[in-house]
Amino acid sequence: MLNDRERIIFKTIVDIYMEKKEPVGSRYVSKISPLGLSSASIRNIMSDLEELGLITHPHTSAGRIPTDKGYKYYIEEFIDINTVDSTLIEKIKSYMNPVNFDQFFSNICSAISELTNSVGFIFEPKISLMELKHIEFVKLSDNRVIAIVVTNTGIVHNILLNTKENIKDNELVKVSNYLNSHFKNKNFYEIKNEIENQLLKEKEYLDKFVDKVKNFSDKIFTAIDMQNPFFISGASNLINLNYSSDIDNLKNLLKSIEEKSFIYDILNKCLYEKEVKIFIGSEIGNDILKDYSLLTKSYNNSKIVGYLGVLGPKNMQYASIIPIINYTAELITRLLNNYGGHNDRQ
Amino acid sequence: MLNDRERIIFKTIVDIYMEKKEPVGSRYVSKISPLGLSSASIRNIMSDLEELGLITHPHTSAGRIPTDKGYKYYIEEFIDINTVDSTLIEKIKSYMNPVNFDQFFSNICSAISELTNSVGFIFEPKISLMELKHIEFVKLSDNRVIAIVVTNTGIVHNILLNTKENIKDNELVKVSNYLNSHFKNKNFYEIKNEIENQLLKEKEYLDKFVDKVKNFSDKIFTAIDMQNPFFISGASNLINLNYSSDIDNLKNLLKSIEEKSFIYDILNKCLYEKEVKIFIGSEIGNDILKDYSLLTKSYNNSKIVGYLGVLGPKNMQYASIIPIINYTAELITRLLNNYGGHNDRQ
DNA sequence: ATTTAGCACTCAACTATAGCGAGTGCTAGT
DNA sequence: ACTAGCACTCGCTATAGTTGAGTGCTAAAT
Repeated sequence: MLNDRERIIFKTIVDIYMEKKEPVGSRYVSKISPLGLSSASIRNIMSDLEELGLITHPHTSAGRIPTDKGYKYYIEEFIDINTVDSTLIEKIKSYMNPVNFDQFFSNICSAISELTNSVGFIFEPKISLMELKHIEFVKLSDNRVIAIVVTNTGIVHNILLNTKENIKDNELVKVSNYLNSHFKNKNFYEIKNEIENQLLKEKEYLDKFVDKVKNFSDKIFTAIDMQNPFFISGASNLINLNYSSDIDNLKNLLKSIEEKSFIYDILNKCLYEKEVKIFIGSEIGNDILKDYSLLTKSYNNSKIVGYLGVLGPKNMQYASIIPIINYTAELITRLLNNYGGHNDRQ
Repeated sequence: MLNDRERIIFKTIVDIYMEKKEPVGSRYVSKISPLGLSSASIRNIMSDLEELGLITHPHTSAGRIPTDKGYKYYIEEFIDINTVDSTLIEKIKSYMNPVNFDQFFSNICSAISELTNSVGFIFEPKISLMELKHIEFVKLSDNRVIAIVVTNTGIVHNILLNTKENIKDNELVKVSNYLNSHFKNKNFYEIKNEIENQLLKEKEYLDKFVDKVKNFSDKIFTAIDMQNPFFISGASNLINLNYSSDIDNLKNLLKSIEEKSFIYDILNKCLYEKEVKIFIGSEIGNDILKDYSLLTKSYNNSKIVGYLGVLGPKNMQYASIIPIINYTAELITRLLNNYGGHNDRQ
């Protein structure tokens, strides 16, 4: 697509732009480039690159900036996804001190937002694929019971159940015994199906509790399916941009981030993707975010469990940020597998 | 302190300023006030109010705005804390649909931020005062155990424990039985003390597990004590201000809110306060927040459990916001007491 | 003794204009 | 094929002038 000289000039332009966040002029490229070409020659090459759609002008008398297509090309050609700075590895690991899983996730979220100077996010959308490890009921008062559900990844969910009648302790024990013995190590999707279809056959064992079990289970697994532990942090990093510093835009941006809906849209687009997926500018599909890029990767390799990623300015330092996302997701995958009990390797 | 006429003019100025968010001029007050005074007379009264430190000038040719002292006086004199709009009551209640306690809190947080157009926050700092309702262990793998702790308010905590040796299932049952039977309905502070002092006397019953119980319990209750479920929402509301719309300030503001530390400082100042506490401008003690007010109130009446509140522009509509905070906190108090099992009234 | 009309004065905010400078595109010459 | 040179573009900044909302003070009216 490009000859050697064009490749070098293109990379120089994008690198300078990502560093200085200002349109790059031909004279500056000429000075800084080892090729020793005059600014006029650089201008000719720039003109060619512009014709190819890789760079553009904000206005007639401004320098060049990469287009969305340009960023994509740059990432494909020049980024090595596996090169993570060793000091960064230490930093990432230092955030992963899992005492409690909620904190674990929120720590990782802070980590990626701080290390990348962007908005970090992390969550687990496909909870139905998780497996039941243990279920337990705790009676709070005569008609309030908390169901506590532990999954194979060590995440604990709790659901408050309101019951019409007073349920006795031994009834609760019976129900939890049934659920634990029949559904341990099955995923939520299977469990919901089996409760729907198989429960009636168990009438002898459960006698008059069939309805109760069904009712309870429905509530519990539906509630858990809707609980998407989701963290987001570092929104203030978005203000660092010198362009689009108009206040109304910013407000919409923050609102979008608070509402999180744009991320759900995106993640539906990259369900089951294994690699870092990159959405640049308009690809995010949200006009407010047209000057931003979104990078995301799934964690947990055997079954997809969740996603993490960053949202940052389109001219972010992809060379360092992409490897960070990649590495962090892989690290979480390893850790989660360990907690699940199927120890593979350290 | 003020005569009738001064009181009326003062209230008019503050009301107009809070509505229009712009300095209030004498001519406008003269037109709108039922007193039928000329702008010149209003100017004389304004001058007196300024001497008293209740209002001030941003610059020579600008209208008047309330000082921090002025806001305080206005709130003391003119706000009725118990008047909550009945449609608001319905709205607040509609957010309180407790299925899971994490969602419960985050819902309330969204509620107060949306209804007040400010930043809402809610959290429970003094978890040591909560009582143990139930404790349970779930073994994830040979050397990983999750401890699940339920408190009297229905909040569920989970702590991941790493053990050196493989602990058997029946040992875990024994430990949880011991903790449940001895410490049920005691608060965490008492429990920690008793574990420290009394455990050795129980040697016969627990035989060689004394150390294990102590070790486990220490980890669990320390970890829970450090877990402060904390929610914050509505940060984008802060951009609505027309003053201080400079971008650098805004960034610091968002960063402060993300870091949350300013709230910890404030809450230490109003520990054990029963009423709505109000910090105006400089009283917050943070230069970045000098144009904001922070309102907070504790919820749960028998023992202080947590705080909620809002952070918003100094010229917020106190007349509606203060009652909202007050009412919401009281509602949570009632709900929490119900969940705890000591049903008082609906 | 208040209240009001009137006037000079202040100052932020807006508008218009000119000049600067970084950058381009084109052309002619090397 | 490359470069020097030049006309041109256009965003940015600084300056100056204008406007208008508002004050403070004083002298006259109630």
